[in-house]
Amino acid sequence: MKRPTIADIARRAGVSKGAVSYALNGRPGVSEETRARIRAIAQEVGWRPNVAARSLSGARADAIGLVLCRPARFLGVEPFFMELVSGVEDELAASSCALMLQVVPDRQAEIAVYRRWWGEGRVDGAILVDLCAADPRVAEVERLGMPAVVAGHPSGAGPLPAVWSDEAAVMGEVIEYLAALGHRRVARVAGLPALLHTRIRDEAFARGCAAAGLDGHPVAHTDYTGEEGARATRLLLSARPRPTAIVYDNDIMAVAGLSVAQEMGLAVPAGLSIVAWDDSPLAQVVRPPLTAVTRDVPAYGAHAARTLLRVIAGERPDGAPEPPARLLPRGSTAPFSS
Amino acid sequence: MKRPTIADIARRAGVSKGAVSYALNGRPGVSEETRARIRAIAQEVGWRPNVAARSLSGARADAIGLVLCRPARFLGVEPFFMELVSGVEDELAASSCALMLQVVPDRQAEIAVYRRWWGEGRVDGAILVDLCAADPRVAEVERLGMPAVVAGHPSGAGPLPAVWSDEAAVMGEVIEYLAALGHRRVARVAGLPALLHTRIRDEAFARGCAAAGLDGHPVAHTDYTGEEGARATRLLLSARPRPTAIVYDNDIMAVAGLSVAQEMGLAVPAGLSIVAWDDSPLAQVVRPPLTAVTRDVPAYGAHAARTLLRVIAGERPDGAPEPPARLLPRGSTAPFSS
DNA sequence: TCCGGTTTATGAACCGGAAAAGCATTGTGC
DNA sequence: GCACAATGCTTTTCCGGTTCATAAACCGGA
Repeated sequence: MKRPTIADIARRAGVSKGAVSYALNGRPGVSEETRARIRAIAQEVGWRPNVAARSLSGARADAIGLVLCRPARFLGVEPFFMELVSGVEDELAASSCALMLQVVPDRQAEIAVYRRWWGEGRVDGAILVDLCAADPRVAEVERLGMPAVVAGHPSGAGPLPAVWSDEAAVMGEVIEYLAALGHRRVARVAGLPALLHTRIRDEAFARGCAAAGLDGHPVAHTDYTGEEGARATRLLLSARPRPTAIVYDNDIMAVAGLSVAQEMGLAVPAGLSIVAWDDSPLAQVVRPPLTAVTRDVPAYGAHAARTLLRVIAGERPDGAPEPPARLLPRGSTAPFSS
Repeated sequence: MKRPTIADIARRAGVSKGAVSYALNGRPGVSEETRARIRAIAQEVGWRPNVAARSLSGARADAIGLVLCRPARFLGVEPFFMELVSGVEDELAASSCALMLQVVPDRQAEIAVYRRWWGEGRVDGAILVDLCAADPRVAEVERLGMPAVVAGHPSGAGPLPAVWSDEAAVMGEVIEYLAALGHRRVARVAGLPALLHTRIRDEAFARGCAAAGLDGHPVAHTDYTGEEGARATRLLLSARPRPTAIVYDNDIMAVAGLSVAQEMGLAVPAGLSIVAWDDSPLAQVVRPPLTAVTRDVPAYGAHAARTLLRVIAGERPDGAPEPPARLLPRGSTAPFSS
């Protein structure tokens, strides 16, 4: 069962290959009559343009790349990436552009993937996630000349367009909320310190605490796993005076922290308030349901994809901020009375 | 910065395009001397074969496809898919074969993706997941002549090779374990009833309960979300006599069930035992940590990918079962004394 | 020196589609 | 009635590899 080609269609229609190409691409050069006839035949035989042939002449691969650089066991627990991917694809589907996904263990391997993809002409561009300070990937995609957008704060994106949401503002909102509830000692269990967005949240956290005149604001950095979240929580809650509220950088750590608190005899939210960053179904099924910072991750992915498609098309889109994340109070936060 | 081609290399080496092709592909037709010289030049200019050109003559796309057919909001919570994907890629990396990923809302869209991918020559084959009874996808890939393997039980795979793990056996093990702990009324919160593996687990569950001589064994079907898991649990625990143990089809529902039980004043495991199917970090961070059925999902994905590569290479591999999943007792199961 | 066989290299065709250039045929303006 | 343009289609070339047919160079043996 061979796949039909434009030559087959040309033969059946009694015209030349060129005419078929014009007809099927909606370009001038054939009469509407002929075009319709050719279209009908193409439809009938189930013709699809061969991407290899098309990209060989057109130089477009009709695919974009996304490399996730975290160990598999961390990836699985983060709904974030799957939601991001599904948003990206919603956007790509319209242009019948495909998504190449690759999971790599480290940054070096990620760069190697870009080199390979670009060298092989497999992708037209890429979305960069999880930027860290002075990220070598930005320089590398620039060197390659590969179109790319950063899904993250523009401060690390260099010349690349960025789509991001203003996390600093939301962090301020979270702290003001906790302060308004009467909390004086707020702690934070953060993610990987190398990641730029961790730093941005760190800074915003420090600034927010200072602005609200809070007493202490210890920050513990982790690798996003539940174990480290639990360990960090244990440490924070063992200190004296101990914090009365903790902000977690992801949901799994927040759940782990919730368990640790209950284990240590601290009721949530009566004795400890908990805020999770990035909402997920998980945050809603535990008791109490977790107050969370929520944002539309698929929309974020779609926005990044849209921007990348424009870069590939030769435009120079400005990066644009996403609608900001919102604080969604649930049952894990409550007023604190000493 | 144009990408170098074999013509560039040929010019620099003072040989023909053909010679370069032979040299770089390790095929006879050039002397070892010339081969080394050509290789050195290719290395120097950073040459990579253009996949489009290569697949245009070779007819291999050097990519395989994976379509996930669940709404995005369900996908995010299931670590399973991310782990599967990372396993698939481990295997593909060795053959420098790429993975095309697509998330679609329904089965019809999924079939359309296969048609498009195959018609466009984008992929050499696909891995099918989440089979249901009389799955139309099997017939469709057969019709297309597209190589494919099923990640799931062979009973639905028709002529396609399948890789699967024997879930029935583990289900038996789970029930025996609960029966040995003294449980007489075991319930089950299952996933989507249309999925073949849900049916297989349903049957194995019924058979196991009968074999162990258990009293009642109600099964509630859900859509895998925490909400439905919670609702099903509430219903099951409201019945009289109520079950003393519940087996959940995924971790998020198990966690939701745990919360519901505690909410209803039932201590876990003292008043209710809980078993989660498919282990994840999540199962370990809640209190008590959940007894779970665990399996090596990345290895499963790698196995499926390996099998698909062999099908693409023209072999007719038999499907082969995975090492079986194992029951991992943790804190959510305990003896029941009436 | 000639001959069959191997090694090494060349040139050209080919994959499937895009696009530029070429070429009749018809229509338009003056 | 003629120059000129638009239309509708064909021919040709190109993209970057692979591969086949061919041939030159070389080899040992007769």
